[in-house]
Order: sequence, then structure tokens, then C-alpha cells
Amino acid sequence: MQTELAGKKKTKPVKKGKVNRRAELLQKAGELMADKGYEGASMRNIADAVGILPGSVYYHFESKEALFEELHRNIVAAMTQRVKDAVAEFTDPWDRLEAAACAHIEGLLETGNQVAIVSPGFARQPEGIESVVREERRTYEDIFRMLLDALDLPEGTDRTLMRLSLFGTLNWAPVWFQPGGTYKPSDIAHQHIGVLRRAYSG
Amino acid sequence: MQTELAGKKKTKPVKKGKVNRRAELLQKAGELMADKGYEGASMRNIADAVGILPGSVYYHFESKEALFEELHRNIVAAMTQRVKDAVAEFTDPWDRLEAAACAHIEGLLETGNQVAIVSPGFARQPEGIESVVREERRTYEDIFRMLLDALDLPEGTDRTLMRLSLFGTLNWAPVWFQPGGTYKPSDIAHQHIGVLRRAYSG
DNA sequence: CCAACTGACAAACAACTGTTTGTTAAAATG
DNA sequence: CATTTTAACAAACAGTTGTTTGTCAGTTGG
Repeated sequence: MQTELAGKKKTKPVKKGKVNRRAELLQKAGELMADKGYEGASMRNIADAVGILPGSVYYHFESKEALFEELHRNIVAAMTQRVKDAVAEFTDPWDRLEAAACAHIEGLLETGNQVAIVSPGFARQPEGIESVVREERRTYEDIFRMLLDALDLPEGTDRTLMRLSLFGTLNWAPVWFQPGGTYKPSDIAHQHIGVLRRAYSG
Repeated sequence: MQTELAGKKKTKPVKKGKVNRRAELLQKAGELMADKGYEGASMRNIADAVGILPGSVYYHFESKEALFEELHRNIVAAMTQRVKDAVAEFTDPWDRLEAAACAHIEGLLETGNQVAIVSPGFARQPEGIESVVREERRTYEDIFRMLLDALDLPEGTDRTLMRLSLFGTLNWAPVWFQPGGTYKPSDIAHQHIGVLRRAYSG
């Protein structure tokens, strides 16, 4: 039982042999909530999924809301990074927008729909942290606002409606999309942006 | 259990002086579920809203699922009628599509979001009746399939993605739309169809 | 006029919700 | 070696869920 660690320098943060239950909880909670909604995924479900008793979850998280809040923040951060990376590869404004749309919907559909948690109204979210959640989402959407501003569009074009329509098309996809079906996630983004290109530029 | 009206035609119309609690229940259940989702609206909430005790609801409806099923059917029927009426006023295929889109989103946004109940994934729906619900929805969507088929589009245009994108734009609106805000519901439909027109025809 | 039906009430049911408490065994630390 | 920290268990908490049961007043039809 007694592991002899001969002079090995042990740092505090990550325990070596230990699985990180905290991350596990976030992971499983994400999957369950994406599947069944915030209220649909109970603390018992989440605890069961990682092989732990319900009460033990409260060692790692103060409450269900706190757990969700951190989960939400992680997902938005991951999505933001993903989109920014994708956009950086292009210089043409239309290409950049399409890259962002692709990254968004791929994140939405390929990560087990976890990102659906971020979608307002998709799964019911707790009352108390709505403001925090909303601000994080707004920051994320700002990326798209910026990309749309960079487009050379006919005067009087409503960029806000364009963005909302784009998000509608993309965020609605989890409702009908079937992995392995006719379409790839990127097809959805490509088609929508394609229509916009044809309508507004050459 | 069925009352036989073989020879005698004994219609059971609305009692004269009586308020129709059954319709009232459907109405209030619709409002509550649109607001808080299927699971968010409890039988007690619904009963309270019409001034009745929770148990009494079970005189009118066999179960919560049965109540929802009927509610869903009513809403789809109302929407179908609404869209068909709107479409009938026009002959040009693009005008007909735009009229349908307008009717759809106006139904979605102006009736207290009750139609949101029809949206899959928007509010969690009971497991057992998913198939019924899905078929009703498919029938409704067929109207739009038909309208899209009537369009004169460049060969190879993917009408399915067009429809899904349209529904995405429209069905996502309840998430962000604010009554009395910058936009009218019809603006959303008009803008999206406008882009399609510009891209594919004129 | 009395029986049947209608529509509701009151009370309970088991199952489930998020959460709290007290305890405990193993590891890390001084 | 002694003590603190970590991470879990076991059991209960009060509240809510959909639903069932038994009762009963008021209307209605034969």
C-alpha cells in the first residue's frame, strides 16, 4: 500500500493517481443536462453517473446552480476559443464568418450537444444565475457581431436580423440533426452563409 | 364506457350556464407550459390557475400526458388553419411562402408563445406521446415542403436545408424576441424570405 | 320524487427533488 | 507519529411531483 516516492517532488495542484472527480462531475452533468435539461438531470443522476452518492456532490459544488454556472462558463469559454481559432485562419470577411458559423455548429453538434446548454430557452435554466449566463453568452455573440460588421453590405442592411437568423438556423439544428445522416454540420453553416453571399455580394 | 348514441342523437354540447372548465384547463395549461415548459407547469399550478383542486383535473383529463396531447393537437390544428388561410391570399410562390412564414411566426409570438409548445426540444415533452406529436408536426411542416417545391429555383438547390434554415430562424425567435421592441414578428419572416428572394430569383 | 350523473372537494399515496447532517476511512502534512 | 485535510458514505430532511381514492352537493332525466 505504501508507495515509496524516492525524492520525487510533489506539487500541490493535481493529485497523481487520483481521478479528478470534480471534472468528472462537470463532464457527466454536461452530458445529462444536454440530454434532459437542467431540471431533468437530477443530482442523483449526476452522482450515479460518476459512481458517487448524491450528498457527496456537495463536497465539490456548493449547489446545483453553482455546478451549472461553472459548467456554463467552461462551455462558453471552449466555444469562444474554438470560434476564434477557426476565424483566425481566414482574412476575407465572408470566409471568416463562414468559419465562425462552422465552428459554432460543429461545437453544437459534435460534442454530444453539450453546447445546447448554452442556448437560452433550449433547456430551462435556473432563475438565480440568469444574469451571469446571459452576460457570458453576450460576450460570445459579440464575436459574431464583429464579424458581421466587417462585411461590406448594401446600405441599410439589418445586420442584427442577419445575426439572429444565422443563430436561429444554427442553434435550431440540434432539434432535427441526425449524426451520420444526409448532412454534415458544416453543410448547414455553408448553405446559410452561401445564401447570404449570393444575396449580398457577387 | 362509451355512451352509445346509436339511435338517439344525444349531443353533449356546451352547458348553457356552465363555464367550460375543460377548455379553461387547456387554455391555462397552454399558457403555463409555454412559459415554464411541460415539466415546469405542474398539475397544481394548472388547477390553481382555473381555481380548482389538483385532483379535480383528473375528472376532465386522464393524465397530464393526455392533457398535453390534446393541447398539442389543438395548437397544431390552429396553426395549420392560420397558415393555410394566409397562403390562400396569394398566388405568387414567393409571396405564398412569405405569407406562410409570417403566419407561422406571428402565431408563435403573438399568442403568448403557446405555439412554442409545438416546437420540439424547446420545452421538454413527455416521452410516451412523442410519436403522436411528431406526426402532427410533420403534417404541419408538409405545408412548407409544398410551398418550397412550388418555387422556381436553380437546379441542385437543397430545398430541405432551405426549409430547416427557415424554421430555425422562425422558431428560434421566441428565444430573443421582445414584444414592443425594434421588430415586428413579420419583420423576421420578411427579412429571411427577402434574402432568399434576392439570392435565388430577381 | 327519486335515481343517476356531473363536477368538484379533501386527503392521502409513493416517488422524487435539492440539500443537510454526522460519520469515517484514507491520504497528505507537520 | 500525530494531526489535519480530503473525499466519500449513510441517512435523513422538508418540499414537490403526478396520481388515486372516497365523499358529496347540485343538477338533471325518467
